Amino acid sequence: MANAIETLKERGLFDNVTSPGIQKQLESPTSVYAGFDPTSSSLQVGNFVTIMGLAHFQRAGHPVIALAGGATGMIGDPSGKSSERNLQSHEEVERNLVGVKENLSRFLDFDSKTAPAKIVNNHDWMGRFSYIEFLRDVGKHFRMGTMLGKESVRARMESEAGMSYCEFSYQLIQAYDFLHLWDKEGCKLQIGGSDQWGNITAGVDLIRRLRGGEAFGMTFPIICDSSGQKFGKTAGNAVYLDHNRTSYYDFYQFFIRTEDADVIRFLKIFTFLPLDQISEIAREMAAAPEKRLAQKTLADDMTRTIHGAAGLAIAQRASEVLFGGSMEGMKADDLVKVFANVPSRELPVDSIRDGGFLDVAVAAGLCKSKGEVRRLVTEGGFYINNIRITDPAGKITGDMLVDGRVLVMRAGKKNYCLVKVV
RNA sequence: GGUGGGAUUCCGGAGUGGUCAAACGGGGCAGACUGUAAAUCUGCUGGCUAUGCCUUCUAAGGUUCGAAUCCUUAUCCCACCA
Repeated sequence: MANAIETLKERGLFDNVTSPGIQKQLESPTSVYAGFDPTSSSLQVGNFVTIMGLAHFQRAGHPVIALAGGATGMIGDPSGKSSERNLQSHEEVERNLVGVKENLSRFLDFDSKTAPAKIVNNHDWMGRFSYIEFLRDVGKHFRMGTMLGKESVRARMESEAGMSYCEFSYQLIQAYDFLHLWDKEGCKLQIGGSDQWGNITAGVDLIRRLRGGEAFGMTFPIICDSSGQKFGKTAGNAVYLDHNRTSYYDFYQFFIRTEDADVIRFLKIFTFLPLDQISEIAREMAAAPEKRLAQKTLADDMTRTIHGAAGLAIAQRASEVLFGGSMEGMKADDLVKVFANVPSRELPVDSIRDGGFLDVAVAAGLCKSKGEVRRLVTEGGFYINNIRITDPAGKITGDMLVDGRVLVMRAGKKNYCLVKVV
């Protein structure tokens, strides 16, 4: 059977294991699990590493379990976070869970005969506990010294924000999850980002203590770009897998804009492309970097995986139009189609025709204030129909409206807004 | 519960009665150069009907001609003690 750990190592998806014994264990099918918090109604590209991890294990012939954190999501994992999280209501978590499950179901094969995937929700077993029972059954087996020594706890204790008892307890719940899956599913390995190390080892320890068995943990590196930013955010906004939250276009663009220094590494991490093919791409990139073959391959592959061929086509089409230069000759209908996934706003005719640029740009939601638009115009970063506007006091004229009903405004290089006249 | 410290614009962090829309740094945005890359350089970074006006320095009151700065109370955070 394929060696999953070797594959992960080759692809830059390996950080650490709790014990080298894992290699022997993986010679036979081993149930593997990873947890996902329903912090929002959709997973983000930041969750991608873990998803890929599970997928690689499944491809190597191991049954995998995706744990949706219906219970843990209500507490908030302090790992890697500098401040206390806002608590989510039960309803919120339930709602988010639906989306998260939907996302996960796209990556994992639930019908595999040899290594089927499965989704479980830890609320199903955590919800039954009373506080007293949990303390007796689980809390009893944890030592304060160990708990306080965890990196996630220490970091927070040293920070200004401090930490609540609620978040501090998080590791107990995650440890119990592992124990539960060990008992019920024969799960022997938990995987997660390296920030999960403390939580994972808590589970491994608990299993050893209560069941006398050896469970394993494996972590992935936290993926950062070459400037040290955690992967998965643009301008502080997470990139979601759900196209209602991050459009096909934005999703595609996120990957197209990957820096040269990161793109080959990302191809290994986020796609299943064979390594020799990636090397080939790297060679071509070195020869002609301006063609941006690697970025395109990455963006195409990712978008196709998440949004299918149709989603990819929409994203590519929009990118061509927007970065292709002139919009000369475009029909309103074409624009509307191309921009189906780009922010758009419908505005009444009388507010547009002869409306000042400043007012319309704000009304369209492109900029927050008129001052911002004014600044943009004077800096030369404001465009209508891809033509630079230089007069902040200018007004929209009739001939700017394509077919009398559509207008494309652009702030800077990459923020577009389609204005539809109604 | 006690004592002490703290809360400033996106973040960090100056500012301790007028010269404060608030230094500096980071981040972000824009422009130039490019390849929707990086690096570099330049500019911007509360709002407006804009050489002026308005709303800001946790919140509500108060002192004062004048408050981010002083007083009171509240809220939240941190540290130590119990």
